Amino acid sequence: MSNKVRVRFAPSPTGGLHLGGVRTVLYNYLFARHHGGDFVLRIEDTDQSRYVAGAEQYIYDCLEWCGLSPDESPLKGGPYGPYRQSERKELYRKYAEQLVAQGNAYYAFDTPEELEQMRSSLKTDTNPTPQYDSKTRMQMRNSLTIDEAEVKELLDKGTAHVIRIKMPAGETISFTDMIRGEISNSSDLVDDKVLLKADGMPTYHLAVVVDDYLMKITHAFRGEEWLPSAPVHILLWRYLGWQDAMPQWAHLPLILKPDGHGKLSKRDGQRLGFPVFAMRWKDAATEEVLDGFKEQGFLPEAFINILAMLGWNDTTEQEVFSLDELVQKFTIDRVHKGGAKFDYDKAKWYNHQYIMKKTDAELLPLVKPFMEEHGVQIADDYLLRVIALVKERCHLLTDFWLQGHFFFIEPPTMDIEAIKGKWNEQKQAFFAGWVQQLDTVAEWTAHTLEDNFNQHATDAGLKKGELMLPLRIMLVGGKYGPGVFDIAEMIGKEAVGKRVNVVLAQL
RNA sequence: GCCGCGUUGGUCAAGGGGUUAAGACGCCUCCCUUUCACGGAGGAAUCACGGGUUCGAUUCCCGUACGUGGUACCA
Repeated sequence: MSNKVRVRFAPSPTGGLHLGGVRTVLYNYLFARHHGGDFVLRIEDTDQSRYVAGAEQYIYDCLEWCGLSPDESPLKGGPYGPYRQSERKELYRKYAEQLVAQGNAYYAFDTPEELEQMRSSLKTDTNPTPQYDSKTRMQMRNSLTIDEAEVKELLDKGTAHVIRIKMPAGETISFTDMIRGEISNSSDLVDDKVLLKADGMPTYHLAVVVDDYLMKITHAFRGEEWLPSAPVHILLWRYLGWQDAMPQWAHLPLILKPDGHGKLSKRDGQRLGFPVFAMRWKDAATEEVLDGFKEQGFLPEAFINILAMLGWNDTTEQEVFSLDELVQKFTIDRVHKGGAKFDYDKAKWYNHQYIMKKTDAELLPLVKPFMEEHGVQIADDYLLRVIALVKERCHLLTDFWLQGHFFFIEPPTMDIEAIKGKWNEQKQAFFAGWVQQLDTVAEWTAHTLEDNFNQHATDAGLKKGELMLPLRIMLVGGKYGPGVFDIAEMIGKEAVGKRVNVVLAQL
């Protein structure tokens, strides 16, 4: 019996992979690697009504982009498969029946309507959500209230039923969370959760326990939203006789909306203008497409770094960590208890750090697709020079186009007003004349061009300072970008002449 | 409603019985730059509240408030 660390990420394939989900993956991954353990991907597809085509493949794609690929998964296989819960369906019934036989669970025959009726009839102001629990179960139709022969008959007839856990009365159930320490709950406050559904599929509660056991999971990370049902899981480990093999729990804090209240949702991203998913997700039903951090121009290293720091730090002032460094330094005791609001500005700052860390050559293949989206074909050596010139002003990969499109196309918008203010005949004449003599410039470099420009300004009795901004606007379209003469050198004599004349005609 | 969990500047956060309470993002000012950005120098801004314990609490304890999660045949 080895005690090798084994962790798992267990998403339901129901849609886009959310920031919080990726962070859960990341902490799992870091913990596993830090301890030389295994990282397992298990697909929790027990809710057939929520099945979404393509969602599973999408998860693999996201993990790969993030560089957090699992050691075992439905795709990769492994010694504890299958890794898709729908394919493990037959396994679970046995354990549910075992619990019934032991008296820790029971059959329930109540229809959805009957449940609804119970809830609405028992509902009061002080108890708005009546539960199926020790107080109400004896009024319901289950193997606790129906005599044995009749239960057998119902079962034999194939009557629809579920199996529910029989929560004990008056017990305090406690466990130690790696992040939060000792946590206690009263068994009276938890309802008799359904373990096995009418369709024969397990619920999360049963499946997570059975699979974590069978897959020899040693440490279980999950979101804080699971804390209230943890007592059910603890009890299940105990009732099934596996208590000694129970993993250590760690309930991760939530990632919250930057403004307002509540946990971050995909709607917030749309509302506030930032992605929430790792990669683009297209909802097949609604045709709705939501871009992810990838499409928004984030580097996966930066994305990972951002997530790592949202709820964890190593006590030093260091904020930029490579994956390897994170693996080396990550410990759960440094994970926060409180939720963190997501800050998109800081996220962009991180990405900028990574853009600056990369060489121009490394950036080239990353930037290129984002440029080609705009329909331009660019030679690599030319793009390389553009990258060198604009990278310091790019926070996102998408910014390279915003900051450098004028290297490839004529400015689509022109801040003509910025020139008009102090414009006069003399300047008009100056630019017209300057453009005409461009052929005489000895060599087409930023340096000689600038000398040439200065000379002409002096000859015309104008100050260079009054002319620089107009020239920039003519070439770029706005008040931004690298040095004007660097730009002029790059785009060439013809383009400079053309752009200047186009603007001159408008003044 | 009930139950769980949480709470250091606007945000991420270090710290943890005695500190000028780090650092980063963002914001503001200045320098560099005849643009923007990068870089540099500054600045404003924080221990939710009330009781204890203590010579001394941001730090420990208890309340309150607030936030957040759960309260499904969803995960």
